[in-house]
Amino acid sequence: MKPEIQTFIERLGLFLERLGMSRTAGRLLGLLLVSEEPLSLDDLARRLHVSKASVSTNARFCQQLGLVQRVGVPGDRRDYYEISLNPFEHAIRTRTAAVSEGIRLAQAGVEAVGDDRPKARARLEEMRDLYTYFGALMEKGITGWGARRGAAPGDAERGGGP
Amino acid sequence: MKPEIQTFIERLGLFLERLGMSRTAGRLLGLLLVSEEPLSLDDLARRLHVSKASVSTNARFCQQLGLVQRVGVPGDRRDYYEISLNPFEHAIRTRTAAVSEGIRLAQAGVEAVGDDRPKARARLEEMRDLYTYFGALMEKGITGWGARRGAAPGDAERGGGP
DNA sequence: CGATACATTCAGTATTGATTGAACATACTT
DNA sequence: AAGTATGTTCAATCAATACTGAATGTATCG
Repeated sequence: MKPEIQTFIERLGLFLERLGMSRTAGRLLGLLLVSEEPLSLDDLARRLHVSKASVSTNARFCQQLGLVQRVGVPGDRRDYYEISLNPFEHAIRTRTAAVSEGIRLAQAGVEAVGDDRPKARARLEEMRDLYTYFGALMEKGITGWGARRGAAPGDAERGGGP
Repeated sequence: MKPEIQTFIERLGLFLERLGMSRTAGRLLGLLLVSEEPLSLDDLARRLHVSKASVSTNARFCQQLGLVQRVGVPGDRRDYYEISLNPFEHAIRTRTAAVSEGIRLAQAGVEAVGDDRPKARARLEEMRDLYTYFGALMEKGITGWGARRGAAPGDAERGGGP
């Protein structure tokens, strides 16, 4: 395997580790990202130099996040994994969920401080409003991107939809 | 201290922990967020039930992120900390930096796979383009928010969305 | 039905990261 | 200048998390 690709996989591992995944999950996504074909658990374990148990756990984790999907191969009993069609939209949606939590949290803060702490209250209201603003912005952004994708099917839209 | 506020601080600690800070740093920010006055390192240590060493480390960390600032109190030698004016814009700018890293990473991936893996290449190009798109969107969002703030200074601007 | 090929779960281990108390450094006060 | 108050750094400890090999399920094949 080309060293540039190895490096890419490692970098993605580090990158996603900082975003809260395990490094192995990040590497797994990287490997699937650069693979032309789906890979079995054993393939993944071998090429990632990691136990099959770990791959199993991490692959299922990625699947629950919608980043990866299992596919069948005719005449083969094994599970194969491939990157799902729009993993990055999924990733951003996950972020958006965090934004919602931020809004609720800020609102709880506003209610907790009540009326007798004007500075704190103003800060928390700003936190709430900024999160709300950005949540809406990202929502619109995802929608817009989806439309763009649909409108220019040749450029990124490969294979069949769901 | 009101239990609702305790709860808020703990929730913020968890929330920011998932975003890559230490939980103590998150609690520290929460405490400063709901405080009307700046707090000294000893105040923070006492109210967070944490060693002064840990507070020192975490406070300086938050300061370097621009989330917190030191202020002086006349006639007092101690350092006091307060939340900085626009910590959330800062937080979002930090996210934006992560987006830039995502763009560079995706581009490195595109170059690594070259021309002979069309599916992988298309995915990585989409990753790059989506990150680029969102980076620009967030940049515009921050600018817009700042303008809005400047237009209504002193007002926390609750209520209306964009 | 027994054997085989998988995938998953689990207890134990290793690794990482945060926290602590103590030592150190620095700047005031008298 | 000595003593005191304060902030920082550092080795050791502690807690959380991920990884592993072995055991356990579950379905397919002969």
